[in-house]
Amino acid sequence: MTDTTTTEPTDKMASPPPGGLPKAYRPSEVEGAIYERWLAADVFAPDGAGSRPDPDAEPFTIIQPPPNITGSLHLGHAQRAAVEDLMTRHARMTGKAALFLPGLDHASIAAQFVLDGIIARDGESRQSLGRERYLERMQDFVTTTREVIVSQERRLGASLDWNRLRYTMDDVSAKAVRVAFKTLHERDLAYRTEALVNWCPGCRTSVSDLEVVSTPETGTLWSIRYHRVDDATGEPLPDESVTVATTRPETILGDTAVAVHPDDARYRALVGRRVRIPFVARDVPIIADAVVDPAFGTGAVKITPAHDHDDHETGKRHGLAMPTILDDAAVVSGTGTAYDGLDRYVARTAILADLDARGDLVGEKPHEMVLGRCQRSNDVIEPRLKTQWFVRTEPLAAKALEATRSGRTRIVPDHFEKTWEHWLTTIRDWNVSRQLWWGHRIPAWYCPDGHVTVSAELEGPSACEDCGRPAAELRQDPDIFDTWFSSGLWPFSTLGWPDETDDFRRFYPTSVMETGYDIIFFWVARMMMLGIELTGSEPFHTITLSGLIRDPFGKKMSKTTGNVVDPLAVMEEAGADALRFALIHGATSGQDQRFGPQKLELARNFANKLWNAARFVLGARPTEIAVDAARTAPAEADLGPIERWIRSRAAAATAAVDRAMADYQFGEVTRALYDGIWSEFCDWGIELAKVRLADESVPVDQRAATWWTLVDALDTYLRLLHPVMPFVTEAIWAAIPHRADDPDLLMVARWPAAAGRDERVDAALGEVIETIVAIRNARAHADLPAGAWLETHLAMATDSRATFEAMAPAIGRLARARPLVPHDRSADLPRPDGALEIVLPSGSFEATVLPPAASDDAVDGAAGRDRARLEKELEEAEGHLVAARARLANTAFTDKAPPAVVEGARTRATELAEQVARLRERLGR
RNA sequence: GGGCGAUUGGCUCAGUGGUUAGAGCACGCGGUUCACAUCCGCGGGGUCACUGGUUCGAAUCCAGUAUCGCCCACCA
Repeated sequence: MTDTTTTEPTDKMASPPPGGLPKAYRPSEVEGAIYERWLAADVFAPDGAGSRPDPDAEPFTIIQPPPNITGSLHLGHAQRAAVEDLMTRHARMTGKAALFLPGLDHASIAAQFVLDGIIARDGESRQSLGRERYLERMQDFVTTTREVIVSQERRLGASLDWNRLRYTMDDVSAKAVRVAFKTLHERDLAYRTEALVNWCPGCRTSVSDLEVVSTPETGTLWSIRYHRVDDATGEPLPDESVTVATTRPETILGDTAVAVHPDDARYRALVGRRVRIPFVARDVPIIADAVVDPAFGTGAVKITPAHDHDDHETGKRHGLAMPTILDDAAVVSGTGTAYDGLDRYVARTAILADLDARGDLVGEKPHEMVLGRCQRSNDVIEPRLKTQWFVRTEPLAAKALEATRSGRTRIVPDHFEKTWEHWLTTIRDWNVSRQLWWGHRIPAWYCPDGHVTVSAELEGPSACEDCGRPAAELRQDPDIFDTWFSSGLWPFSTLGWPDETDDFRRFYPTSVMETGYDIIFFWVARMMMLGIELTGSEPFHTITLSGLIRDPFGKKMSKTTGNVVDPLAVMEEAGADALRFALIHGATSGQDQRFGPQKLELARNFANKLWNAARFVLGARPTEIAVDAARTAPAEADLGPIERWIRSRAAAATAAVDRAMADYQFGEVTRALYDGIWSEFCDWGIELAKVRLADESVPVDQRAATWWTLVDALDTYLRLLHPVMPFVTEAIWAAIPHRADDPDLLMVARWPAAAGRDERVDAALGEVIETIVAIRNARAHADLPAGAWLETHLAMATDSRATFEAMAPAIGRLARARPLVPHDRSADLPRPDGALEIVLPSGSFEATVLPPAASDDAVDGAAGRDRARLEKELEEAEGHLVAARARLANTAFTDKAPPAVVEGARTRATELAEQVARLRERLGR
């Protein structure tokens, strides 16, 4: 579907001729070449050749949350980019040295999960390839995805400084990881110990607490009889037993005790005796521990210290043995029973059957419980005893908490501070070891004597730190770091830390961390903890958290549900500008938003509206002004109320946008611009100006002033909108006259000052607009032909006379009132039969519209309909008047409310009373 | 079990104490005015979830209730 009449080569689109824009707004053509122009002008970097930060400008830094290198971008990424780019472009235009630093995350476990799926299609697996070939395969994979991601971000218009592109697996990050870990180790904030970790049998690695998803499920609670053994003979006593309750019978094989509550009279005599664990022929003690809830199950608990968190703690308190019974794949092993080699759930079934056969399975009932599942693979997490590296979080969390409590770091919206507080105050040590291949290898070396050497050197230590054994005899830890460990260093590793680089000195601490609230713990908290500890300062002064993008039904977008939206497809259809606007417009910070075609359509229509408004302004240039005329400020004396109003409203929009930007209320930014540009500038500013521009009787200088006023306002709106819709604003801006000190590109032009606000002219024009709307309303209600020019009489207060004189042609045109006859007093208005009566609350204007010739069938009944309208208006006005008077009659109100409010209420009541009186009079009451 | 958020017109959402609660979409009526039908004009439509409280005044603040959503949580 191509329209050959309006299509022009794209190279011309990028730089349209002065005074003209292509007729049709085609986003993909407009956007096509502009990014290249920006790149060529070198304006993305704060120190780029085309950048123009103020000489003494403070830096403004946003480090991009690095997308996972596992695939293409989704709408969430587009939202990240839109919001961050909005802030960056705004900062750049306000003269700051703005750095928006791009990056990619190697996404260790997520990437392996994806790659495992890909190679599985070729019948391969991690094990079949081996570590080296697997990592080569990974390199191929990420090389492809990297290009896809970068090109998508460019398509979105993100003004990222590509020269500073970083990657969590590059050399600088690798060094930062080593140095960070060594530093933590030296400060005793990283330690290695055997502990119960969350093991995912599917991923074959441990995962952090955050990666375990609590899932409510209905399981079974089995009651199992353990037989006592005779203290003297060591033989089981067939008639004496203790019944325990468990949801995981297979862990019987790892039991090393049975626990009861110390105060439980039922079992008091048994404490200290022993029972025999079935199948493994192990006799274990009955111990007393307050952790046991006597009311749950049988009041006796089997203790499996190597496979359960509670039991592990109990085991430590009582010095119990901790036999491991499951291997990496969650297969029973090393128990010396027939169950060795069986999967945990197969073993469970077999054990239950065998217990039943022995008569020791004494009960089972359904049980509501919470299972931990792997965030990545959804496998049931198995607690296992492993020797791993941990980061001591308590001292780090204390500093992070202090930063937000003191206000040095602010969270927007602030209610997330409660979540932040809760998590950081109950945090447990962070297991950073992963038994994966794709990631940063832990820089710890072990010598045969068991010494540990942590080294920050690329080639590792030259010898064991403790005993001096040479490097050749040392063995490096095979594990890698949790992917979030390198992400946690991101705000400073990207700037060159641990080296004192120029960038680090200049841009750290960064300004704003913008990301989705779903990774506040995974990422934001860890950046804060590690950043403060390692660099001595908070990594950013503000954290802004966005909500999630959902589908039109409020469902989370996911590949399995099939409701994901491809940003590229959206941009192809509606443009990057529209996508950005829609994502920002629909959002309140921290709140999820639904995304659907309507929001996109709204945004695309808005871009189209702006495009056409610009086309009008450019085409409306008075012939007296040369096409390439330099931008001149119109003389004050040549400005009428219309021009002053246009200027004032642009200033009001600027102030509103400034306010919203300062509060990180980006949805409010787009709202102010949508209303300002569409409802004010287009609907009224341009429509009112049209009349002046087309009026040959208006002096040339004044017509020129009108046009320059439109250009000024358009210029202001383009600047204000640029951070949200960079492409279309840049394209239009290229076509309008510039000021002498303007750069070639809007992107590096200066942010407008909110100057020219005039509240008196706002009020005066407000009344004129109200009058025009009222006349239109009356005509529409009376079913008069919309296009008919009707004789209209207007009465006005004396002080409105000057405004009227200046605006009569505009009022006439917009209200289709011709001739338009002024009167001093309402009483002078002619009121023939069938005249439409216009009564306004403000009282500045009052009007009658004379009907067309009575013989016209089309207006038959118009008078009656007009009367009905007035009746309704009267009813409403009376209702308001009663309320207003009641309010004023209340002395509590007049005594306590602020004087301005009381005064406003009085004015309101007076106006209402006058309106009611006039309406009554018109209705003949 | 603890915490957080939401509840405003048919739909999606703004609006954190002050006149008459707004927008877009949808809906109804009317429009070929030379920027735009991706448009223009006019209109209908809401006791702001509920109960109580604070206040001269509450969609807005407080307490409670209900419903929905999310986060956190090692009772077998």
